[in-house]
Amino acid sequence: MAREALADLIRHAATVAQTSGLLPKVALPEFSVEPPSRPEHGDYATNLAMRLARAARMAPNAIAQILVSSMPPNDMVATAEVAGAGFINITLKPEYLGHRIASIIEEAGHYGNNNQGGGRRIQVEFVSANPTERLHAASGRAASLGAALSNLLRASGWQVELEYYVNDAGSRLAAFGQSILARYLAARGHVGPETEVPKDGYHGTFIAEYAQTLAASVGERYELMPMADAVAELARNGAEHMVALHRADMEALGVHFDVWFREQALHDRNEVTAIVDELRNRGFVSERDGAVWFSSTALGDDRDNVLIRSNGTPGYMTSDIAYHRDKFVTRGFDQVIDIWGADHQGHVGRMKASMQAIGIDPDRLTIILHQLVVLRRGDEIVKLSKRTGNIIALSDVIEEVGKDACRFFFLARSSDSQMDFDLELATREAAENPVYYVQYSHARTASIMQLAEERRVAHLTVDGPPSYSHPAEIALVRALIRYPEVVADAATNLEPHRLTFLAQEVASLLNAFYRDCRVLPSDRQPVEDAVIAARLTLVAATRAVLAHVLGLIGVSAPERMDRLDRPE
RNA sequence: GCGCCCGUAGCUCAGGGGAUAGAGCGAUUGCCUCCGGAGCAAUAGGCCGUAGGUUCGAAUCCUACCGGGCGUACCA
Repeated sequence: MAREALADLIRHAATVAQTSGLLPKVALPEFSVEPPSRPEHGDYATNLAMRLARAARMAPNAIAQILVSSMPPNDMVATAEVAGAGFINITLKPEYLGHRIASIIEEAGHYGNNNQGGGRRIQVEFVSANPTERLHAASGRAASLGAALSNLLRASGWQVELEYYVNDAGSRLAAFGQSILARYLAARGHVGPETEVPKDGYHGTFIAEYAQTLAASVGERYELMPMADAVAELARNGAEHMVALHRADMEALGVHFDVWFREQALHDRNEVTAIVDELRNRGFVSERDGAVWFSSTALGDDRDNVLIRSNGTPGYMTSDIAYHRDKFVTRGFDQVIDIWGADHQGHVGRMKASMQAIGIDPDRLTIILHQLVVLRRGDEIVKLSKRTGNIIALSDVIEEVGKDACRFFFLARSSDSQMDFDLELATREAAENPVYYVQYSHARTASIMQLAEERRVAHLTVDGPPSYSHPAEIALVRALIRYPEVVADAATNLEPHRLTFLAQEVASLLNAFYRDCRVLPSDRQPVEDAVIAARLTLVAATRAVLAHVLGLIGVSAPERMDRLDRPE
């Protein structure tokens, strides 16, 4: 990456200056090499001189001057100028830029990748909604975030597995089974209390529909069964039905999980009781009020957490600890990322404490909290009532807005920001979402290259690297060269939303270039062969970058798009 | 009360120690005989919630306060 190469050069210059006595021999501080805020300041700028000023007891400008004159000869830097309060503004050599752009095409498909991960194994677990109701719109955020993050990490040299955790055990499932049974009995013509969905049950219309079809297909089966057995079987089958729907929703969003992990599997293998024993052996278990507790306060958590309730059933956290032990110990992931909604924030400290308690470095577990999605229709807030139905289903949103716009929209904000999702605007978003702007730009590059083939100018060759001098060319070239740095930073910070902004920027620069710089000759505008070749190279490189970034986001990169005829 | 996130243009949001704070949408105005107008260019629109502090430098870090969201269960 250009940035890292420049940082090396600057460090080298500092060492040279220190050896020759121009600068005092103090330790080099951290410093930045970044695109300057204003393009006329060059390709990159560094603040090293300012950072060094205090320790060196010299004026930043003087240090900067020394660094510039100490810079070793190299193939990259055309000019390095001291500016402002002590910045060094660096402009790269045109030949270097040309070579880099040409190499993007050779690396197409993997240009933008890096090897931060070094082949280490990482698991990304996300969505993991209870199999007791349809996925609601907000799950689209976790899905888009998790899928893009996974792509980003894979592009950064990690070996990535995507996982969906299915809570198919526990007390919620019992309430689910009871809810189905009540609807089923009603569908079978019963009246009376047995047809009433329990207060903490599920009231969604899909359960009534499911029970309706069940009543027709299995007849009296569950009327004849002991109630406890009926509830258990209905819960199990209902959950499977729901998981299949979740899977279909994810597929509709283009999100594919490697593993659908069942909580029940942990119970079947006695790992849930085993984890209580392990915690007890390590001295993190106490008993009071007839229940068994995880002494997480001993590890800095704000309260203890129940492992076995006084009625003898395990608490929700118990299987979660066993589950995470399975990730690290049984399956041996180096790192694990969980993506949770902000309403689970209280669970973070507990989960980390539990890993520490069983001897797993809690830093191997990263929990990303995304803020919640506020659904609205215009000014009216659509209440997200968790267990009383009439939730906006994710499948409805995908159908209305489209998969690509959904993925892009949910990723267009930082996970730290609460997100407004206006259903009234959803259709309008479908037409005005910036995703189409980016896709259109990709289609435009494809179209230009197609036309170049037809006009037999696609393979013009010229000696030496392509040369770019027009401001619109330079701006685009810079963005493409910085692309791998954006990918690397997004991966380091686990912030895939940066990609959506980068994609829009590249698309915008391409369109400005397209307007100002003729690529192919026309009757009225001849273009020299060398310029055609250079510009086609730039178009192809842009296409490679747009295709790559859209791939990371999880949005298709179409060769062509149907023209929208705008009414006057 | 305590904990986490947020407060930046009319709206939705980027930027999270560095030079003159940005984008999309919305508003106004130009630009299609020529590579795709789902485009381009320009204009208007900001005490970066408030008040202190740290720093050569603060939208960015710290403290307090104000406002919004979410947690704070033997629910998950």
